[in-house]
Amino acid sequence: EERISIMTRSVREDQVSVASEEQQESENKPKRRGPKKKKMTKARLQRFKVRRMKANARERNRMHGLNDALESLRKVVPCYSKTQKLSKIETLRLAKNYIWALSEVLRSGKAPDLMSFVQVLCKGLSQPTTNLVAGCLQLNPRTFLPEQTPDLPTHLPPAGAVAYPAHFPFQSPGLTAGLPSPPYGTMEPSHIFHQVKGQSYGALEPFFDSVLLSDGPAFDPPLSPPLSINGNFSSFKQEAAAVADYDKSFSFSVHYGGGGPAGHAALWSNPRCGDVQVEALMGYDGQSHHERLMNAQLNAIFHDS
DNA sequence: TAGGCCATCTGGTCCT
DNA sequence: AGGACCAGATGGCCTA
Repeated sequence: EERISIMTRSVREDQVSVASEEQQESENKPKRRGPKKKKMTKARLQRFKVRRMKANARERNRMHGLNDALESLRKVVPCYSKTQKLSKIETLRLAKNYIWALSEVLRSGKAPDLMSFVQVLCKGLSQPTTNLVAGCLQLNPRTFLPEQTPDLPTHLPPAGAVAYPAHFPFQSPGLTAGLPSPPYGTMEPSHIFHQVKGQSYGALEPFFDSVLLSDGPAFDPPLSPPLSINGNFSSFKQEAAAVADYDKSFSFSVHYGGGGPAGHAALWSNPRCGDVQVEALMGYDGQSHHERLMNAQLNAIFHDS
């Protein structure tokens, strides 16, 4: 009903605008270029209104489809809450970071430490979203946010510079306030790492303990975990391992704003994991079709478009 | 009250 | 001609 009223109102406004246009035409003004506008007869006006209403309906449907797609994206990024929805822009940013982070896990073949992972996830996100992600992980943002510096670039740093997870383009005293109030969203542990039965998480154990065993704030139950423990991520990892076996020098190109072969970025910089270098390899011959395809896809992601 | 986010309308452009 | 897509404008709602 609300939509219909909006539509009727807009049509009424249409009539007003058309009427004023006719008025304009009747006045002595410099001749307009382009095709001469036909006079709005009653029939033409009616057709115009119908066409406009149909176009509006199509546009509404189109936007609803877009929103539906965004909603399904919300459900597969790490932090999903029915009660505290991520905004559109934050959803896209988080999704981009998440893809980046998972790609990096695939590439390095080892689990990053939690802090680095969360830092990558939160890069470029607003403070409330960062808090939400922290809430999902039951972390205090203070514990993983590096020292804030204003006016940092929002794009990736140039070749040779340390990239993720060094920069957060916002600064807020609110970070010192700790977590937002419940309800938080959910972070499936399987969103982050492939769990092998009986495997020790090492340094990550406290994280899994806190997520899996906590009786802290009430979380929304997970809806549809995108990466089940034995699911997609597992097969991705196996595939990556197979490719790595095929050629130990396998890697993908990462270009930070014109970075050449010398360009690289230190990732997962952590004493426990050591630094993983992302090498920028140009024109690598001997790649299989699969590898070239994968490189292309990864490059598309890392170009930070 | 300002600012962020959102839905909707609208006209322009491109494509079929 | 009509549909898809896009970006600008506008107004409503919510929160700090």
